[in-house]
Amino acid sequence: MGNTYTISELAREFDITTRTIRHYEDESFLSPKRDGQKRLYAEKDRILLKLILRGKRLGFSLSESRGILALYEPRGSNQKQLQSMLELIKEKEAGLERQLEDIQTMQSDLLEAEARISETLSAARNKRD
Amino acid sequence: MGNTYTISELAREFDITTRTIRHYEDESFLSPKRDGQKRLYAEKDRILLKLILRGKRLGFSLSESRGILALYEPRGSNQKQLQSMLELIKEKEAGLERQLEDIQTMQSDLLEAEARISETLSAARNKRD
DNA sequence: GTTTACGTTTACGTGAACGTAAACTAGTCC
DNA sequence: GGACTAGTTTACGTTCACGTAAACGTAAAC
Repeated sequence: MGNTYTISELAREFDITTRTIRHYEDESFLSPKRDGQKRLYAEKDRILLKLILRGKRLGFSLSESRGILALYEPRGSNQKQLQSMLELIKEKEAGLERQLEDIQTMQSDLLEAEARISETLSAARNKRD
Repeated sequence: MGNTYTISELAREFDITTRTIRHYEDESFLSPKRDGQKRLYAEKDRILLKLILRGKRLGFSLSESRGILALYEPRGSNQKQLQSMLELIKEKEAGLERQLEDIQTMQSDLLEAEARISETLSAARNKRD
């Protein structure tokens, strides 16, 4: 299970460029081992990448994702830090709830639009016949 | 119901800057009437603004939102255009489905994180006592 | 033995979405 | 009538998230 990946393997898997992956390393999201001078990514790098891209799909900036990722490791933080982590979680949860609502309304909007367009199309067909 | 709004009223309502609203006009999302040289926004401008901001919260770029907004008006398009609108709708629906999944996994991730942190906190409290 | 494939570093460039400053106008309050 | 307050245009600046080009290293393939 000590899977490793080259940079282009990951790029292919997630449909991104190698530049993007290196950029995430510049931003210190990833820290791959090296084989000579070539980067060697471990499974945990792959998972991190996945999480970053999931954040991207939800419209999160890299620094937002950084904040969220920090929540996933129970760092030897003190009381105050832990408390503010909990608050951050609350905020993020609220944001996600809002996104859920946004998505639902947009979904029904799209269904409406679909109906109207389909109608216009079939009306045009009837006219043609 | 011929409600009108000044630029700063809208800015306040949606918690954005007037610059942002003017930017959307530059990008021809909005086209407010004028009272002298002052912009006067109608209800439809307000709704458009709302839709743009909803798109933003979901991580859509302005040009993506432009494409979606185009679907809301059954423009006197021809067969081909209507067909490609339907395809675009399918794409967007698929994207939203994916976002839904992303949100759900992230929500449960956050719940896990919350649990771990809370545990760490109460462990610290027990130690203190 | 050189071409091809894949990798590297360094560094300037770019598009999107506004921020920000300057210089101005027009009505309102006291 | 001077000072606010809210609005305007013009235009350069900024941040983010990479794109892109140059110049080079390494190993397999032909």
